[in-house]
Amino acid sequence: MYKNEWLKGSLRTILLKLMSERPRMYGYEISRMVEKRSGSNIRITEGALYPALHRLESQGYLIAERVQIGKRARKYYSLTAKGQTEAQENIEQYFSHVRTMLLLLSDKQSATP
Amino acid sequence: MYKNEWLKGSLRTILLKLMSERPRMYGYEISRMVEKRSGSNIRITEGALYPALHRLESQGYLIAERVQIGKRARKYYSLTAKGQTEAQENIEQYFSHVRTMLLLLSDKQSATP
DNA sequence: AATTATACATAATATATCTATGTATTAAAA
DNA sequence: TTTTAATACATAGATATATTATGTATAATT
Repeated sequence: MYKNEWLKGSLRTILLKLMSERPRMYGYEISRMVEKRSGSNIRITEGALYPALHRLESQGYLIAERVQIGKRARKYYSLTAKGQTEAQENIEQYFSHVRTMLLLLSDKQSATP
Repeated sequence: MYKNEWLKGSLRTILLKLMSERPRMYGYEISRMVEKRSGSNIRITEGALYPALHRLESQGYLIAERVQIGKRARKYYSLTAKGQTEAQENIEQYFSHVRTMLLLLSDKQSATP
């Protein structure tokens, strides 16, 4: 069982959201940001983060830019236009899904006339 | 890409919730119920539903009872005591996760002093 | 008579996570 | 000053859970 069984699917949404807020971010920065802003409730493992970024890049939602910081390599990502559209849509759809889930999980008992 | 990329992990929560509301339910009934109560926004495929029920049963959260309806077999499930505890906890944790997600997805910009 | 709904089940496939491991530089602590 | 922690990327292998497709069968509706 996963520690966070609901992260699956949500990670992509989180990434799209963060990237839509800032012009450029690199992987490690994103992982710090998610941990901070989630109150340490969500921790993205590297084995999930980097493949996810690569996927988004290969699908044309992100573009990457390698930057050399001293002797260390950093990879900055930015949303493409396609990525911006996808971010908006995906976040909206996530909200919609959550509304549906809350409907299901809040319903004490469905009307049985 | 899955049609509903956020269902993964949530199906278990949905099942635990429905089963905690009613004393006995069978698979097909559950799938109808979810479709109805979600406004057709969530459709559980049979390939996901039955294995999920079998998992919950094998893990001791559900007990099954075969019932013959005329010539047709029906399999009623009920929550065990362990399942009731798990349902409560799991639903609570799901809410907690959603709160965290909304925090992340609503934040316009984290405070940068 | 043919189609749809009910009712279960599983195999093959897809894919997104996790854990573990690897490489390497830089900063902080012991 | 040696060791540890933090920064920064990446990937292989294991695991979990969903999808699609297929199968069997009865009952109800068109």
